[in-house]
Amino acid sequence: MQMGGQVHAITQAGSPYRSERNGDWIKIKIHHRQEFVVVGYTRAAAGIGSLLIGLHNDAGELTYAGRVKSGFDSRTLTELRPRLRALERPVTALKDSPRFTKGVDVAWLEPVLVCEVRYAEITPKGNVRHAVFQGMRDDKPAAGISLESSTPEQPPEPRKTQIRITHGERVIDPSTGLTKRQLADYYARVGDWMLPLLHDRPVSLVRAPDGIEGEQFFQRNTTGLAIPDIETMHRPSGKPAMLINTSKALMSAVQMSAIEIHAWNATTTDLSRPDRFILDLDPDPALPWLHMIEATHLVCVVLQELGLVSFLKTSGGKGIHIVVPLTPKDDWTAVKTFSQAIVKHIAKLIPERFSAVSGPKNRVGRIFIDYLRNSSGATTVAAYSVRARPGFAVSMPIWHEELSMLQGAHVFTIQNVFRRLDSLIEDPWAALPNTAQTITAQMRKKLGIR
DNA sequence: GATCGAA
DNA sequence: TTCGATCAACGCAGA
DNA sequence: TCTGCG
Ligand SMILES: [Mn+2]
Ligand SMILES: [Mn+2]
Repeated sequence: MQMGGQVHAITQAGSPYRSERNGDWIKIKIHHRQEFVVVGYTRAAAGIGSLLIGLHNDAGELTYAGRVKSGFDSRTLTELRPRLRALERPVTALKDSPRFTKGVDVAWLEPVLVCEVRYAEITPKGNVRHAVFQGMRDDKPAAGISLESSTPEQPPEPRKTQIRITHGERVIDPSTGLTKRQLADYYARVGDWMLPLLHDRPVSLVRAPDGIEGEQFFQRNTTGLAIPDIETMHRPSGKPAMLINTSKALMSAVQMSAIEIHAWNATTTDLSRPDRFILDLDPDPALPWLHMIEATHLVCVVLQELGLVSFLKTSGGKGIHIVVPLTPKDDWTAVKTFSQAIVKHIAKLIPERFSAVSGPKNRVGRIFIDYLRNSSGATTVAAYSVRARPGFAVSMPIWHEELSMLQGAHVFTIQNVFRRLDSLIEDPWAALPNTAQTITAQMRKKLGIR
């Protein structure tokens, strides 16, 4: 462990570090390395002139840390340009905007990308000097990036805190040209929304190593495979279940070519007692979207009349998912039976619109309300998960009030999702974790079950 | 995408 | 060291 | 019992 880091002699004439008086070469450390948040860039003829970087201070505020002008190869620049363009924003995310000399064309960015920079020193104002770009760090979260140490110089032991995304340039959705890198950027950025909903909930993955037009497969266990930071937990059956509790685990999943993430309706607190049930509205694909809106509304009214609060999300495909949070109490069988009773009730009420029986032939011209997602060990695509289909739509939580304006269940995609999330004043699901309700005898009575 | 045995 | 094969779920219901 | 489904 070389505490001072590597020491390099400056040997170029005209270097500001050369002592003119005695001819000695002044040795300085130019091997400080650390990660910075990319907060902007300057435009140049080539596209990118320099990167503007920032750090979080002790108060958690994002502060300017200078410009990085060298260390880029053309391949990196080519790769970076579309990523940066997609993240542009009108105003800086920095607490205090730095000033630039006239003529410098600055573009500000969402503070989500992380890069590693080598530099000689940090000035009293907090700006790096002689900064040299070392590479992007695609595993992120940018939120954790602050000055690593006042006595920098960790030997470049590759820190294993971040996941390397390989083949980032690979197009995994040919219909849009979206790449693995863009998928990784999406999951890195959506983590703040998604991870709380995944916490301690066993997950399954839909993986597609060759993109969505290649072979896809479903993964529920980690048997024989260690995915960094994805915990495994033994369920009642004795089989291992995967947990994604951190951004690192989420990025690991992406690196493992996961596109969709599906989750249980119970957490490890008690895997035998669901903490929610889901009514998955599956339409005949030919059904007009308006029918889905009306059907969702009607199911929610029935739930409300039973005394149950519900939350909505698009599936990212054709239908809507209605999520009913529960305080864990009943077991899987009881909850599934109850959810089936709701479905039977509705199908009996309006048989021309609903089916309580699975199988495509039973829903021609109708909507099957899939209660089977509420079996033990069953999973449903998670909120904010991408769907492994052309367009990369995501499953998006919405307000009940948005339903009637919604144009489809696939309208939110990784390409437009942050226009929504960044402008949302409140999380439509903010109240979900605080919703305390259970299935009561009275509800069962109304549905004619015991 | 990762692993492992064979070449 | 490189290369190719192999693997990566599973329970429920409907017929 | 076999098959489709998600
Ligand atoms: Mn569905
Ligand atoms: Mn379904």
